[in-house]
Amino acid sequence: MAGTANKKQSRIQTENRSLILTAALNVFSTDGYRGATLERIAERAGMSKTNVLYYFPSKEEIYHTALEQTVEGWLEPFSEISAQGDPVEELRRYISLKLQMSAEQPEASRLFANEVQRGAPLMLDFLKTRLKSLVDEKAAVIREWIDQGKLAPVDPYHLIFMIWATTQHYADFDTQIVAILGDQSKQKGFQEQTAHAVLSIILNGIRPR
Amino acid sequence: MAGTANKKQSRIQTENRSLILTAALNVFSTDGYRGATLERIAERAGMSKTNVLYYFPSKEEIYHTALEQTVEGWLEPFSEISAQGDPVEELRRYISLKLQMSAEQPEASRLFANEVQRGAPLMLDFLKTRLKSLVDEKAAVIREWIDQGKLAPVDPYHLIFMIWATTQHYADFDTQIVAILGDQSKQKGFQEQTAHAVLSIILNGIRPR
DNA sequence: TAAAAACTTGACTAGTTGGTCAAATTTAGA
DNA sequence: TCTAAATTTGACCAACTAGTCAAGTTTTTA
Repeated sequence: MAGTANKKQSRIQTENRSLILTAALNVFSTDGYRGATLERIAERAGMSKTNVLYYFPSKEEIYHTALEQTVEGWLEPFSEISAQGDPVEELRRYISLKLQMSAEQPEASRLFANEVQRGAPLMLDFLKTRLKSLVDEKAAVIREWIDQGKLAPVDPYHLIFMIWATTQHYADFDTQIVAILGDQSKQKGFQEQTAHAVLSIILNGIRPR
Repeated sequence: MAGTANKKQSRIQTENRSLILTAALNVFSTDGYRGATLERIAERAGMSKTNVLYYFPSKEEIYHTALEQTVEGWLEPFSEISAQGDPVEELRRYISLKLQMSAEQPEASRLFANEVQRGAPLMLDFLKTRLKSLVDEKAAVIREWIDQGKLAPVDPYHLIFMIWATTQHYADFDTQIVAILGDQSKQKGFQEQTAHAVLSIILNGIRPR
């Protein structure tokens, strides 16, 4: 009955699947797919390994589900960039939101990074279809803003890559940033300071002159 | 005699250790430390697993050596940013070089990214000491440029993080970029186009107004 | 040319890992 | 309250993994 799409999940199922996915996110984002073990996921979920396999048929299925959840939460903010909006405000809002997601869900970011760095075997289809078509759509929006003189003439794709790179860096390379900045990176206001710097450089970088 | 610091390495040792480290870079950058196996490294190096262990005492030692080589090649370009130079030219040169390194050595970049994403257990000391002191030094240089009105007032640390994030993104997220851009990313001139866009946005972003 | 040293590898070991099984316990529903 | 269904887990299995060993081969040195 576990995982059956049409049967309503029980209270225990809902609770335990969530525990397992949270644990899986932590273990997979640190050790990668091959390096993670069912035993580590089980320990972190606070149940036996056999119990984990009662709720998910395989290690790969756990990984796949964790990855899917990550990605679903990522498309929406990007898809909300509107051609009807003010370019600088639209991009400011998106960059701010991405930085906030990096601060709040660093493991999700690292899970994604890990998957892409190993060649994205479980996501290639998604990257080539849903993500690509959304990027193409938003690149067209940015190009139109450039054509109207609202933004400086830059390649829209590289602008999008830079926004992703910079914002996700605060999640993916968290360990390095903390090592360099020390306690400063843990203090109140660091996130705002980060946002201010990132927004300033990127938005000034694309402001028409 | 393998790995002894004071004994001169033989021709066969030099050759095979290099083969092993090249293979290791490929396997570790894809599968991570835990996910990689000695068998995979051996296969890619074109020798038996037992022979790999003849040249390196352990899997961890291979990983450590591969990582060390990566990092040594990274400090030098950064350390060459000169307080006596023109700010825009100094940063332009550094960014261009980093993009070139991403294009030429994507596996080294992914190895580093992987290590940091798993908490950098083998590099924390390096990050907190050598890297931090170099970053502090260059941040001071950038701050002086800002004080002299040569650069817009941005936080030097976040500027450095943005440069790293953006340039390393082309190596670390290579798979995603190729999925989105398709053949365009493999064409002649893509690297120049990338450099043009990245330099334009960042350098315009920090140009004094 | 011969011997010592270095190099190479298949077989092996002990521990690990993904997944299965049967049985005990708990929960839900009648 | 009782029974059926769901949940839980220790023991187990087959395959995998890091590393060892002994023996054969190749290279180096005298």
